[in-house]
Amino acid sequence: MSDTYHHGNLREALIEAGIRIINESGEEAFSLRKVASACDVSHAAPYAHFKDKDELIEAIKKSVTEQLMDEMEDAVRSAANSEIAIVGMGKRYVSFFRGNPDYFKFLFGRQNIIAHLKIDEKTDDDYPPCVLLKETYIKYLKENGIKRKKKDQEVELLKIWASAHGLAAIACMSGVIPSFDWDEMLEGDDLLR
Amino acid sequence: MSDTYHHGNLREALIEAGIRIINESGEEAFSLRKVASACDVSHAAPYAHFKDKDELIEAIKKSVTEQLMDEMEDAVRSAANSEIAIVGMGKRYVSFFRGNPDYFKFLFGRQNIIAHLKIDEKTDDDYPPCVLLKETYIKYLKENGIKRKKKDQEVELLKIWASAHGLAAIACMSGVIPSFDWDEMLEGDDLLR
DNA sequence: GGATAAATCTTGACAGCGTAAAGATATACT
DNA sequence: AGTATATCTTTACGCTGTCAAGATTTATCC
Repeated sequence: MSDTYHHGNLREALIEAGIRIINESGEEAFSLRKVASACDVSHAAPYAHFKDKDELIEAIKKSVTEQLMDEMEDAVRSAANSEIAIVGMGKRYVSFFRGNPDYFKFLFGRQNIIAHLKIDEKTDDDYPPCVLLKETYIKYLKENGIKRKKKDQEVELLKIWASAHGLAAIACMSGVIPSFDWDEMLEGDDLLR
Repeated sequence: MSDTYHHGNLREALIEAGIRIINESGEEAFSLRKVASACDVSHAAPYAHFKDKDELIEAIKKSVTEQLMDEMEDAVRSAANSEIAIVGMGKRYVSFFRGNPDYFKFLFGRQNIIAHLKIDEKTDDDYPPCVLLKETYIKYLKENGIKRKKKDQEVELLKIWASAHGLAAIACMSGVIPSFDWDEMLEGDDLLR
């Protein structure tokens, strides 16, 4: 038994197995014991790497958020200017979750949006997609020589984010409007304007 | 024991006790056995009224949604015209959930938004707040002699709803932006325009 | 009104869950 | 080499949702 007693990379394996389970069967099927057994490890082994179930879940959330950020950053990169970038980010945000509705439920169901950030005074500025949106928005104001009061900026940002996040919520959590052509809408100019 | 063997109104009592538990301790503290014992009834008694835990939860969601609808309808009643009514509904929607963040988490966490509606082909039209919004919106178009293509109407409605729902989500699920003055915003003209 | 059916509630049991404690085994350090 | 530390297993506990069998009350029907 000198071969497999130590897994070697159990922490990452648990995160990956957890994501797989959530993807295939939803979060209600997720349990510490199942994740452990999916890694061929006893049911208490995870406690060497995570202090409890919540800590594993937060690690998974962090990993999923990073996937989302990869797409958002790609949307910004491929935009001709920062205005297009903002609209593109919104569309990418919605389509990412439309492609992975279980991820939306997992990230925003029950628990705090930004619970996986270890920060005392949490703000929406700590939710990575918001940080990127804010940066791009400020760049947009500069690029076009627009001056705005700080409060108006905040309201504007909140509106943009609320639209994108609300659309994602509707698409992922409700019985999607059958007559609604999301794909066309996400291609056209309609959204977030 | 001929006095208390039958509870008399256990179904409603279970729903009320469930709401109380969720309100006081959040949904993670909710369990069938606790609800049962809060009603001074054995742990299996609920099965005479609900086929499983989910069915009780859906009944509670229905009850909470009715509370929300009471507020929305009041917002419409007290509006001078249908345009004001639409903005008022959005504000009331956001402030209802800001006053009851646990309700938002409970209604929209994990489970389907409209899961408590027993309809085969679910659409967002079955989410009562949306029905009211749609009615008011159509009234608004008529009142002002505005003609729109059906698809444009759908997009417009979706935007309004997404804004309200997204704002509620941000307010209830994230570590609220500390510098943000929601009350002022909900009083002013900014929102949903 | 008394028998029978149905609804409601209790009791007991089961597997699965998260977690803690104690012990086994591998790795790291000195 | 020997000791400490990290990692993993085993065992145990209380809590959970659910089911089955039985008790008790209410409703129905003649």
